[in-house]
Amino acid sequence: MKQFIRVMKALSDPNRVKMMKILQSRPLCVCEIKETIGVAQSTASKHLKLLEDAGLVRSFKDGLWVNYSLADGSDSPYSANMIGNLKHWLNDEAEIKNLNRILPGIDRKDIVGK
Amino acid sequence: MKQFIRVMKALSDPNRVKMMKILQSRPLCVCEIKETIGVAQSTASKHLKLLEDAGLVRSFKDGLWVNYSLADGSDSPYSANMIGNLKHWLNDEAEIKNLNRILPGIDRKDIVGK
DNA sequence: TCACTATATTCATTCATAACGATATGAGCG
DNA sequence: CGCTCATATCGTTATGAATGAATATAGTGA
Repeated sequence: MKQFIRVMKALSDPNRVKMMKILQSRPLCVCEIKETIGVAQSTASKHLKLLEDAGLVRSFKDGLWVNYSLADGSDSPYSANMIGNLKHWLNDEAEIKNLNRILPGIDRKDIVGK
Repeated sequence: MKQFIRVMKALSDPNRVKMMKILQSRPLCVCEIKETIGVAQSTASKHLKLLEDAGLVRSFKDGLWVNYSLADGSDSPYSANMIGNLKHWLNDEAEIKNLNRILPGIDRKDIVGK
């Protein structure tokens, strides 16, 4: 039950759902995610921690950067199901289409110095 | 997005998930639900309203009673998916097994006068 | 119409959540 | 070592959620 609730709670915030959606395109570091979604760095970091605790994303350290990507769903059937379904859900939403439109122009190199 | 969030929020509370699980057995009135779960009447009523708004349950008036049952999922793909998956999810949880154990003994007739 | 009953709504309280700025951590580089 | 940069954590504030007691609403039957 606790695991199920964790997954539901993790996906009941619009910003976290947006993070799941943009991570479907490619792995991203925290600064790219915060820039795409438009939240403070601390906010993005906290959301990603929640998603990771729910087994929905994974993080890989690469030097200073921490890259986040979708998890493989091995954590629980709930996370596996939601990771899979979210790939074809919400693609028609204006908010999501807009994120996918600006995402190709997002590069960690350009965010340096902000 | 709003509909998706509504479904996730509705299912991110243990008591509401329990309601979904016991409604898999049979339609129930509010007093039977509050008695099975063990919450105040107002609490049960409020939770059921949230589940209904998310398209997860339906209500049918029968005189003084309001019977709740699982929705058919026609509201959104999100509710349809969760209604279906919840039928085989969480069945091994001790909390859920206990609810299913006491549920046959729950009858609105016995709750009268409390 | 009047009392009775099941459910919905309101109210007050308590607890969780989301947000940002500021600071701490920790890796890489001079 | 000391500096810088990306990320994590802390402190605070504001908004939302969950709960039960009390009250309002609506159907039923005498």
